[in-house]
Amino acid sequence: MKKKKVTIRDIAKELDITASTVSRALRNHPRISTATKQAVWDVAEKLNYQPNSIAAALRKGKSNIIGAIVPTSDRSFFASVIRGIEEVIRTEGYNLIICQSDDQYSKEQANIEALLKIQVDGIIASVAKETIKFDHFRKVKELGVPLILYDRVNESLDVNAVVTNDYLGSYKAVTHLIEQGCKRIVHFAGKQHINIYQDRLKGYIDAQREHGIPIDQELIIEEDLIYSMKRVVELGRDMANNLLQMGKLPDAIFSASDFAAMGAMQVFKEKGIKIPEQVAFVGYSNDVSGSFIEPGLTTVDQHTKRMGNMAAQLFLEQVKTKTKDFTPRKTLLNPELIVRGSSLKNGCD
Amino acid sequence: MKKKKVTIRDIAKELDITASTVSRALRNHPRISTATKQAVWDVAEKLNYQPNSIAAALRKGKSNIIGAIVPTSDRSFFASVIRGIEEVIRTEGYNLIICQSDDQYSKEQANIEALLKIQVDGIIASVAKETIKFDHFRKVKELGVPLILYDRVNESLDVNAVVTNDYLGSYKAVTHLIEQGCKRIVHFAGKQHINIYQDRLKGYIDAQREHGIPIDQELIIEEDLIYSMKRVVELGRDMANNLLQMGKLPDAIFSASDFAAMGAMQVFKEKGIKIPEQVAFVGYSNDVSGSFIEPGLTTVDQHTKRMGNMAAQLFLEQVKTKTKDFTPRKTLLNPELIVRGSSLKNGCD
DNA sequence: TTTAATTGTGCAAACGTTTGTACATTGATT
DNA sequence: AATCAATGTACAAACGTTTGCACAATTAAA
Repeated sequence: MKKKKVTIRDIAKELDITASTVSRALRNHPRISTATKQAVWDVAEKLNYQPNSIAAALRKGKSNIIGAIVPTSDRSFFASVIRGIEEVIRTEGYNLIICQSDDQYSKEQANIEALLKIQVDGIIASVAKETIKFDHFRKVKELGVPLILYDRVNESLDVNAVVTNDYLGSYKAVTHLIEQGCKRIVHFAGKQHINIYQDRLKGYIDAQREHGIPIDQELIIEEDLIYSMKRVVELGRDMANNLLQMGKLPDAIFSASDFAAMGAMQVFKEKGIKIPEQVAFVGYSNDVSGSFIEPGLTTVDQHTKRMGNMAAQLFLEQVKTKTKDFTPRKTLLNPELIVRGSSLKNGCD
Repeated sequence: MKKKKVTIRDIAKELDITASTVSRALRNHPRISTATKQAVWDVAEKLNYQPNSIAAALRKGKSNIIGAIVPTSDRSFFASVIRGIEEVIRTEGYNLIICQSDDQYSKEQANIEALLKIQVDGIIASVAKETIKFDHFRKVKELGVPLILYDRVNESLDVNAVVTNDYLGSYKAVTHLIEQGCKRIVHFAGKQHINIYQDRLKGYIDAQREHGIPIDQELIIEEDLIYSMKRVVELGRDMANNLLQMGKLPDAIFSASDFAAMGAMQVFKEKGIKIPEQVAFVGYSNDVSGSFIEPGLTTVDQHTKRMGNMAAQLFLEQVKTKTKDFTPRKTLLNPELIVRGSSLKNGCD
């Protein structure tokens, strides 16, 4: 049952030529006559030849595999990025290995080790929330393995990166709330050592400044928003309960996480607080769940698939330009505000 | 910047021994003296030696990579299975390549080709909805590459498989509805050429039979439930609207898909129909979204992560027993009914 | 003390490609 | 007719491991 593998040599033997000629013929080398090429192709077909990419990888020193590191694969955000990456690299003959860091520094390190060990041709990663040291990433760079960061990046690493313009997304979201007449907007902020949450906070602040709304530090609630869905929903509930305790309700909540927003909405609804009439909501990330709840959650879409596309593109570019005059750049994707019921104070539309 | 790779030979040179000894020392071969081993390990450490797994793969004829095919990665179901697979194979030094078939026959074929080309040591797959020919899977078997199927399987292929007992899940769900006093239960069924939907239908029928409820073919609505979330939600809405048109409302809906259930719920809620009082709902798959809506969607959890675990385990077993006396088996996982508000007619609890 | 088993290493051939260099043939240019 | 470029192919050395076999040195058994 186990068939003997047919190699390039078998083809050579059949045609009474050398393996090298066969190799070149298969790869369409210009110095091989078309006659020979045709013959080789025919025999290859006949024998059902399958090139051994491992051998090729060994010889060429490249594996045609690229590694992707996601903090967690069960968020639609990352699933979508992955899909975007695959879309473009497959067309170039690359394969993708996906690793999850579970947002842990140690696993992230381990992932990188594993990927380097199997000689990936590049690594596309989003950094784990725990990570504050970046030596493992630097090692990748030093080994000459292309490294592309997406979404959660670190500026000190001088590498290609693609992120969404979270400042703008946040700015749009808050401006929208202001336009709906909100004046007391609470912000569920994420931990500020992570770039995206910093930017979201900045956008929140600037949007209000520009509309003459003074910033009240009391309204900014910083929490670790990176946990399992369930836990972040819980967190949202807790924050909502705290707000209720404090008495003075805000007229809007802009959450840096969809799940925290949904948790808070649950609590408010249970207490009979009208959404959006009394409190309007905007989340962040456009997780699908937001479209199922009632009212639908207004949120910021980050064009995640395109993000994956771009990351892959950056990788391909980097590979092509070799180490030559390659200078890292950061691609900024503009996010889009998705308006649903949760923020429409002025009636529908 | 680009450091020269340090090989087994460099270590050998340093210690004035041969590469073969180093190789054996590294792999802890019994015939190598502990002194030598220690020395080799030290030097390896010192030189920061990274084994070249490609070379090893070439020599040994195995890549330590296993391929997983999922119909689509952006369903929490599959994300979770993948996670389960990884959990176990990583500990054995394997890496995972994930491919998406997008539920298309042609892509599934292409995925398999790609995986075979890079010489994966095994393939773990769930078959695409389009697939009705299985030659590509047979080819895998014939090449001696271990093949494990999960969830969506095909009986004619004689391979290791792990599925959930969909019959039981469905049976539990419908029994639960009957216990809640439902007598006219509509079933949103999936296409019957797919094993899981067949089983769910059978469970639906048997549960009622055993409780003396006659089966009304009118209540069984067969639809293709495998599409993007959005589209299936739409489908659910359509089916709900049709039910409304027909006049006579059922007192429960058991949907083979969470999303279809949620779509239908939306419509009913919009029409002011009380859930679960007038119509109770049970979905299938325990997609996270179901916990966010109101009332929460009662559903069937399939222990997806464990499913991944099992699939991986089957793979490992199969590799170990070699082609010897290995005889394929099917593992059946018992699903669990998750009761939420959408089905509790008898008040809470 | 001879013989046999055990222990520790070395040799060299794989694994299946790719690729630099060399060689022969052909056709074109002087 | 001599020179040169272009064309088509072969040779052989990589790539970094692993592994069967051989062989020496040591230890145990007789």
